[in-house]
Amino acid sequence: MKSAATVTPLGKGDRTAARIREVALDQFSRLGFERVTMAGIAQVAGVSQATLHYHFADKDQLWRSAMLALSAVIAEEERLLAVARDAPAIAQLRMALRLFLQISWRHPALGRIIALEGMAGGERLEWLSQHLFGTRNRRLMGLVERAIADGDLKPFSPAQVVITLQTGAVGIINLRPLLRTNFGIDPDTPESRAEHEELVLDGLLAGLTNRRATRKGER
Amino acid sequence: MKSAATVTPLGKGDRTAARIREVALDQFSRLGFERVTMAGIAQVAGVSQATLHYHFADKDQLWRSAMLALSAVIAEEERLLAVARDAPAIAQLRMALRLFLQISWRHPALGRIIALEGMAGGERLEWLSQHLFGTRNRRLMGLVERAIADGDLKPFSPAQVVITLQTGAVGIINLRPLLRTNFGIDPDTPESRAEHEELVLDGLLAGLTNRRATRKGER
DNA sequence: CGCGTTTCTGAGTATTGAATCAGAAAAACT
DNA sequence: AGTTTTTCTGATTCAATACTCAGAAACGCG
Repeated sequence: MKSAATVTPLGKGDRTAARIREVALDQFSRLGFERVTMAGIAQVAGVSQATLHYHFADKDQLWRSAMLALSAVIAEEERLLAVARDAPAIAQLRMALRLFLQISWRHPALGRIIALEGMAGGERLEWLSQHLFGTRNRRLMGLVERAIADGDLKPFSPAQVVITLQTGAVGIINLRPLLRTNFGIDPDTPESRAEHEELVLDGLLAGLTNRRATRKGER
Repeated sequence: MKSAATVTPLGKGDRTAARIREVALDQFSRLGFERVTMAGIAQVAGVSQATLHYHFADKDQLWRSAMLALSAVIAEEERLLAVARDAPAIAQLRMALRLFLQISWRHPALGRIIALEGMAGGERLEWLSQHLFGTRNRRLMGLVERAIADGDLKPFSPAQVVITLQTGAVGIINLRPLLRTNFGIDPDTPESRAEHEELVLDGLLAGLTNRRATRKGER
């Protein structure tokens, strides 16, 4: 949970900075940059509005700081996947997707931010693409390309496959408010999560794999 | 394209109102309510800012009016699907998904708005659920339930299936800006659209159907 | 053309929200 | 404790933005 970049030299006011960043990340990812107000963040974080400007120069830097917390999550993801570097591409892909789901449940802000800014375009998307998910997407696309070359995946456009799998996978995570109001369902229970993982891996991904590949993944 | 509620009694200033609504719909769906400014809409629409308030009482009503233009689209969708009412559920579902894709390409604002407000929650989501996509989602869920009962669809949670299919299907439509900056690809070409339809129908949906059902859909 | 109606605009007002700053409160250190 | 540094806040400033209104321009119709 903690970002142990240096030696964590004991922080007193860093505690509040972290709390502010957390609140900011949640709100930014749900509502987008302009819909979020400094006063609102301050209130939820339980500090004065001026405190925000003590810890972060301006709203833009607060946003960046919140996003960089997410980039640590992605770095960890890369690290975990690197150990499977030698497995066949289709197996790596399956592993990556499972890990992607776990991370998305643990850090729902990540998927929301991608959806939000990926629709809007503009400077913030550029920044996110460079600092957050650019390499991840390219790596995933490489995996898809190799899996297709191996004959394990149906030959669809790799970029399309990556985006479609991702958006399909995080749909019910991102749209939790919609699921509540429209279906009266809360998708964030242990059972629901498990079913969702099955749906994505044995539903979506299975539909994209060739027959002999699916057999490999069965239990 | 035109909302022919009454007899379209010839409108002169209605023309500009429609143009404003169009610009507003595009921007609202990309950016969300608060990110959009009345001045911005006015500029793109080529009118003065005060003109917006002549045609629409306030920003909120402009938003509602823009959204109601979309509800006409959904009504048309319902009408087209009603003719297949007697087909097996799985066939209707396949048809509905294909139609859904066509409509999403034609009116990309629809999927964007659902994603945007579905993440944010709040009053606007309530409104949209009631006036725009509530019945559509419930109807789709009913289809999924019947298809599962028929043994044609794997028994996943119907609501999850509906949301996952929808979000997966519109992913590359909504995230066009991301696809451009991150992959350097523009997904909105005739070839790309065709491939996408194949990906969704023969990839995603096929993965959720049982074997005997997929055979029915092969060419 | 004359005259009423519709449509539009420029010049404002009021509100909201980001950013500032002097100084209080708390913490750290000797 | 005393003093220095860090952390926080109330009051305020300044820019942006939704909204108003008196009147101009365009249009329709005899």
